[in-house]
Amino acid sequence: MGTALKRKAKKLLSSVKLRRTNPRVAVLGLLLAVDKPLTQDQISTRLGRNAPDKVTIYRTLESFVRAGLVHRAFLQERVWHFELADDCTEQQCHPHFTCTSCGDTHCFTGVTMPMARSPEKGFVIGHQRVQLEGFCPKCNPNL
Amino acid sequence: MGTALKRKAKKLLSSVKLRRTNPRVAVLGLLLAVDKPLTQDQISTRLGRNAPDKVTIYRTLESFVRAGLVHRAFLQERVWHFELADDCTEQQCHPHFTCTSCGDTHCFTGVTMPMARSPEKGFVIGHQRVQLEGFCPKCNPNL
DNA sequence: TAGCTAAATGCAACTAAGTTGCAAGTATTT
DNA sequence: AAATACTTGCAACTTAGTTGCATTTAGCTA
Repeated sequence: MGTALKRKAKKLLSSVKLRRTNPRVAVLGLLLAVDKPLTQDQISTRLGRNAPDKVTIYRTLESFVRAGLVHRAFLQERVWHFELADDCTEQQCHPHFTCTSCGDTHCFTGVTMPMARSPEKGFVIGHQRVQLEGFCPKCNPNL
Repeated sequence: MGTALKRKAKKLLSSVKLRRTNPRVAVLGLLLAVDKPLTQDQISTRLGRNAPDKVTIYRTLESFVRAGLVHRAFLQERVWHFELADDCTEQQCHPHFTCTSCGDTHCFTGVTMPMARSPEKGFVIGHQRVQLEGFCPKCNPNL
């Protein structure tokens, strides 16, 4: 990991009053570096030998979510991805795109969607998630 | 289960050329009866003593999906729901609403959403899923 | 800078969802 | 009614995620 990223991660951690531990710096630095959602397993693999325990990664991510640094994107096939929070409001975040060929997930930051309307009285829609599937530029057969 | 439902289930099964077995009639009949998405576990519980084996339920649902009778709604927290296919197109299905209080999931049949637009060239969006969370009429605190 | 303490880590064991292999049973076809 | 290909159920397994607990450590204070 680059020193600049490490520094940025440390800064972010103290800005949200989280203790600056090795696992946290490593995980947050990685998320900053890749700038796309990752599963716990992907995080673990990418950190390689120095990867913290699986449990620690989950708890680390949990603390980031509580601090508002990161949010979870629940995608298909019981895979969770984590990413830095950016343009997310209370009601909705950007759509997530998963490539059906390579499996990579991308954030469609800046793409806005209208909120769904309830089909009948009584429903209160608190949050909306939009998930997309298809081919990413890398796997697009027409490119 | 009502006899009418059982008959309808049997009819559906032969219309898609699936063998008419007890587990299939039971599961399909239940899905027809409740008219909302259910997890494998919910199906098992509702069928009670006569419930087929967990594996059989999964394989039964899989055969229904292949036959186009049923589709999967991937929701949060690695819970899958199954429901009868109705207004679903290649590109998208109706939004799914999950109540954060009671956990029940409802299909917002008839609610249409515009397809997301790719933020950059190269992405091919094949499918879009919209998931909603909030309070259902039963749990709405303002009602 | 040493010491204190609450917070964080790592290990082991567990739960829950879902899958695979295989032997035994059964719905259709002839 | 027999043959056979499709289905079922059991057991064992995999994967994602959680819990409890003993040990370690970040950051505060003297």
